[in-house]
Amino acid sequence: MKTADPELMRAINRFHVMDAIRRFGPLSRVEISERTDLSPTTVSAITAALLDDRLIAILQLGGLRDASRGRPRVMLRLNPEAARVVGVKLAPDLITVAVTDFCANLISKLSLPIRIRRQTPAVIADLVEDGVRRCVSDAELEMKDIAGLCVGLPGVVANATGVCRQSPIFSERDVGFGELLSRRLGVAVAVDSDVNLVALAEHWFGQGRELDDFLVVSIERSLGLGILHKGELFRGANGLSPDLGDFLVRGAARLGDLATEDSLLAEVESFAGESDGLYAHDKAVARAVQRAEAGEAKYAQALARAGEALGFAIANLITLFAPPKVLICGRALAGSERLLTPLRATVAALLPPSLADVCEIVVREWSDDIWVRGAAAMTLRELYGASWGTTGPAKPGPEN
Amino acid sequence: MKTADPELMRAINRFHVMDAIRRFGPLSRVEISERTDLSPTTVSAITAALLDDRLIAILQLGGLRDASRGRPRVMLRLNPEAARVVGVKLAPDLITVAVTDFCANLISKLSLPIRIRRQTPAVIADLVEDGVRRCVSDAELEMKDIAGLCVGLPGVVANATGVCRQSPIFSERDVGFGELLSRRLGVAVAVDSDVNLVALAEHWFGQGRELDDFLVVSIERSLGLGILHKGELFRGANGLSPDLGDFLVRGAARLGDLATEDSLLAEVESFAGESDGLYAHDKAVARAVQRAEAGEAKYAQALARAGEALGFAIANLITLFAPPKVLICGRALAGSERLLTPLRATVAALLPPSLADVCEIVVREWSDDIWVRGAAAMTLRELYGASWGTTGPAKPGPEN
DNA sequence: CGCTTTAATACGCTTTGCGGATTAAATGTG
DNA sequence: CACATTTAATCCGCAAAGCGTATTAAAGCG
Repeated sequence: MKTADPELMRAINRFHVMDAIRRFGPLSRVEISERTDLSPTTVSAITAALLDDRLIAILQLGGLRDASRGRPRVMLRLNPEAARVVGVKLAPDLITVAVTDFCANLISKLSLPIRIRRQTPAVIADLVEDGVRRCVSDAELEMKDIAGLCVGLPGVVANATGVCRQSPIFSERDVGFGELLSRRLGVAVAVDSDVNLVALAEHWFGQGRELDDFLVVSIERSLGLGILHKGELFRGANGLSPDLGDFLVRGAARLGDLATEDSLLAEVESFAGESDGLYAHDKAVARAVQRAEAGEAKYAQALARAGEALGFAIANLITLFAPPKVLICGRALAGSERLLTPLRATVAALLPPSLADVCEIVVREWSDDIWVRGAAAMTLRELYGASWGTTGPAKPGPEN
Repeated sequence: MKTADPELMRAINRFHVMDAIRRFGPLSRVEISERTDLSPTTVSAITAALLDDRLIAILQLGGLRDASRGRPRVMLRLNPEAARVVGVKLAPDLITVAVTDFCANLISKLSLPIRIRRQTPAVIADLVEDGVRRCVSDAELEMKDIAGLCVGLPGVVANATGVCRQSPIFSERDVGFGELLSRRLGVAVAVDSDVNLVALAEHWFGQGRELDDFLVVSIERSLGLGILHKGELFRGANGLSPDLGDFLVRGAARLGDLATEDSLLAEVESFAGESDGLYAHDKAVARAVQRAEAGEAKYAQALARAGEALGFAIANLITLFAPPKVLICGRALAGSERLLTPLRATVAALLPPSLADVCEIVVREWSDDIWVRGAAAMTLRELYGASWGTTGPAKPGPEN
């Protein structure tokens, strides 16, 4: 751990103040003092420095006076113009890019429905570069205005180095995607598992706001697992984010081969003999789900098997992390009771009795926005000053 | 997180100094300065305070002079007499108690081979109380000399509250064992999963000394899992330590029903029809292992199945934690290649390729001592001052 | 006996957070 | 409209922390 000196002290308390303002909306200094347990004096000093750095700003009072006497409180809020960051989400058939301000509000967004699977990392990096430049330009900004960028992608990512160990969107392993991008764009680039970003976004903006421990499971073309543990994103040694698809379930099969959209389609095609065109993936999934909902036995069974397999893995994860909540998302699959009911039943059946009532499983539907906002939030976290304990993102070297 | 003030700063740096001295033997002030990145001045101030508190002592130079000129270094070491603590390990058929000094060296030890399984918590607490008092008396100390006590037991333990959610040695659930004991003995009592204690002991004294991430798996009458993650013991939300036996493996069976000594014996008895006496448990296990080693097919298969089941669970854990090392221990089972070879093979077969070469699986034989030393270390950690982030052990209330 | 070398400390400086007194800015009241 | 009241924010002085420089301590070497 880093050695403690006054500078670290200030960094920690500064972050506490920033975090309080971010989480609990516009706050007055007294309120910050109450929330952070810092003395009013200290809060005053820190907020003065933050105002000086233009990281926060005074909210022009919008009429709302609280009905009490005394000097009115001066409300402070994050200064949206303090910085702009870029969030990128890579999926097998879609690149999403967004530029946000310092409050993680979208300024501009761009979706590129491109099948990038099986392209070389260099080609993908080129595509992303183009998308980012375009999106930044749409926001009427230049690259030099961008303080940082974060990429979320499915697979196993070593966050500390920006290396993607393995991913369904890369045909190679150990792709140094962070460096590829930071060299192209000249900004600091962080790379992380896509679901980690949603977990962070949930913690910042969503349902996990009050929770310091929860799991996020995403069921799309691949399976993702994001873990918020004790208020921090959980990563393995080396900063590795695991891939839920790599988990094993009964019969020693990879969960990724049993419970993804792709595995479902493969199974469905095997009975129907029908094959959908390459670009009809979403529709094919939706149709399969509809048939299951309608009660067609084979389809329902396929979904149920997937749900049971997921339940198995989730039960093990609950045993380990004991989170009060598990959030499940996914474009179509996650909405179907044909999948969820067996999933919940499996979890309930398999959880040890001592953990039976610990955890609630919740389905959550997300727009694409939350992913890129999460990516932006990941970068903002650094800018807020959280970087004292962790190693920051890969910065573009002056050489090269 | 706690708010940062000068006091916290000092606590952190004090702990760094203590930790450096503990880990790297007797150290001079300059060496501490190098190891901790603290300035010589600060080290001087802190060590002066520690000497004043008698937590460390000056090592009477034992002849060894380094061949250089200049003022000789004054070597500092932990003062063994700074405090005494008690470690307790509970197993289904054995209570082990030890008193150690401030360096976690044994002063006295006591083993009580008692079948405590199915006794009421109150009775068990009575037995432990007697053992502790006896052992303390053997060490020629009184209870008031004891600074703290830590109990390790198999099962799911909520460390923060001292409550054992579920354990093979308790017939009830949610046993507030920490409070039971602290009330009886009048000292602070911590309760933790037994394997967590070994993990800590390994980190302090053993093979994990240089590692900040590793797993410990113990295979005895029940299965234990201890996780050291980023230099800290890993616990779930609420401070819950998971039980490896609760993990599920192929076929949705509890691992605890497949790969413990007890499950092996049950299976063995089913083919042989032979039943060993209650007190011959260890011998029965050893005999079954011997038969397997000798090549008796059924026995070998039983061990292989257990090994595969363990391998399945361990592969999932490696996927999640990506630890460079997994330590496996267990009185008899862990020593047998009939179990280990299938275990290793299963892990190798199931691990995703991106993690294939990350982790080494090592078998480690432990004496009973390490468990109780680990328990002592857990208490010492508090005394060294590590308690700034975590909630301490259950202290005996003045009321009651 | 003095010189050199290394270890440890003393002193002064800067920074931090905090408590108490003070100022700022509103409302209420005679 | 002057003045008290109330609440928010700040100013001032203090104590404690870590660090850098200069100083002292304790050995060997010639």
